[in-house]
Amino acid sequence: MIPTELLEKYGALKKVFDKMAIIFEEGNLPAYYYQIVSGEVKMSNYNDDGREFIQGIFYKEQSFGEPPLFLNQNYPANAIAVEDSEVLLLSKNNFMKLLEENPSVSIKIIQNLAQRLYYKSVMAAEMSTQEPEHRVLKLMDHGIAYFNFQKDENGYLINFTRQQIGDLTGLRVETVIRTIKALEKKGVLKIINRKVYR
Amino acid sequence: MIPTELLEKYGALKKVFDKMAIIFEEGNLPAYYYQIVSGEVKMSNYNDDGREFIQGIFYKEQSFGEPPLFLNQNYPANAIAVEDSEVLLLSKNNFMKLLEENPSVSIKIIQNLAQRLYYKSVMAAEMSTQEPEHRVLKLMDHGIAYFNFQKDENGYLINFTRQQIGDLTGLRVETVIRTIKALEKKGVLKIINRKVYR
DNA sequence: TCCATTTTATGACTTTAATCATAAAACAGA
DNA sequence: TCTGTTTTATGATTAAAGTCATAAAATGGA
Repeated sequence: MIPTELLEKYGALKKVFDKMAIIFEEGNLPAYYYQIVSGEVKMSNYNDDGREFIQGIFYKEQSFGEPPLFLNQNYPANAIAVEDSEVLLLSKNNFMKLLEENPSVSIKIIQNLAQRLYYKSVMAAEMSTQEPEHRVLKLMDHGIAYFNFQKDENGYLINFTRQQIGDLTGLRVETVIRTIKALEKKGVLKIINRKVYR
Repeated sequence: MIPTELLEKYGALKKVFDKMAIIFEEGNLPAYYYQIVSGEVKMSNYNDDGREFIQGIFYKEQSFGEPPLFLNQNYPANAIAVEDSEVLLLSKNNFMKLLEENPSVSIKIIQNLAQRLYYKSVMAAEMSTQEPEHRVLKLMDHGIAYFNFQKDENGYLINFTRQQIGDLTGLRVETVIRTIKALEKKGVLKIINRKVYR
C-alpha cells in the first residue's frame, strides 16, 4: 500500500517469517508498522478452549495491525504467517514521521481502514443473523472482491479450506461442510473435486 | 471530533432529526460527512425477517458513516436518530477539501476509524465464540470505556435496554434477560430495580 | 390521571448447530 | 514410495439458544 521505496527511505527493514511463525501476539503493545512483501498473514484470536477466530487474512502489499498502533492499545489478536512471508517493518516513530511528511499517505491509510471497517460491518451483520448459508456466502462474495481469488472456467475458486471458512464465520467445520453441500444443491456454487467455485 | 467552527467554515449545515427519523439508508450512496451536535444516533441493519442488528451507537461530537464516503460505496447500514438529534452535514467535496487543507484532521479521522475497527475486532471475536455471557459482558465493558455510561454508588449504569443489548450482540431479548440474570447470580453485575450496574 | 406502549420477565417447547465418533481421500515431507 | 497429517465427509446425539405464549411492571403521552 505504501511504496516500498518510501518505507525503506524511512528505515523500514525486511524480515522473513516462516510458515506458522508468530509476528506479534495478542496483548502486546505495538511497536511497528507491518506491510507484506510476499506471502500470507492471518490475524486471529484463540478463545479459552482453543477455538480460533480469524479476524482477517492479508496478502502482498497489504498492511496489518495499524489500529492498535495508532491508539497505543494492546493488540486484540495474534498475527501469524500462513505461508513463508517477507514483511517490511517500520518503527512507530519513523512511521509517524513518514505520515506527517507525506500527507497523501494518510488518505491511503484512511481508505484502507475504511475498507476493513466496511468488511467488519458487513460480516458482523451477517454473523448476527445466525444462518450459516448467509454467512458462508457473504464471506465468499466478499473474498471475490477483496481477497485474491482467481477466476477460471468454473467461476471463482474459493481458496479457503472448510476449516478457514469456519474460523472466519464462527462456524464449526462440519457445519461449513454441510452448508457448502446444501448451497451446491441449491445451485449457488459448484464443488469440483472438493474445491469450491462461485 | 472535528471542531464545529472548522466544519462551519467549510459550509457545514446543522440539521435536526426527530427521534426515529432516518438519516441515511442502507444501499444509498454517501453524499455527506455527518457529525452529531446533540442527541443519539444508531447505525443498524434489518435482515429479511425484520430482525435488527445494531452496528454502533453514536453520541455528541462523534461522526458516523465515513467509511462508505471514503470508498464511494453504498451504505452497508441505516442511520437512525435514537433521540431528537442535531447533526452537522458537510458535503463530500467540501469535506475532502477540509481534509486536504487541514492535515491534522486526517490523523483524527485515522484514530477514530482505528478505534471503531478495534471495537469491531473485539466484538467479532466475542460473537463468534457464541457464549451469551461472554458477549454481553464484553459489550458492557466496552460500553464503559467508549459509550457514555455514568458511574454512581452502585457501579456503572448500563443504560441500554435488554433489546438493545440483544441487537448489539446478535442475541434475542429473552436470552439477554436470562443471561443477565445468570450473570447477576454469578455476582459479576448488579440488577437494581431492573437497571443493570457493572 | 389514565391508557397504550414498551420493557422486563418466565415457562414450555422446538429447532439447529455443536459435539462426538469414525473414516476415506488428499497432501506433504522424509 | 511410504507414512503421518490435514482436509473433507457423514451419521447419531446433545445442548443451548430461539421461538412462542403470556403477563406484570414501568414508562410516556394525551
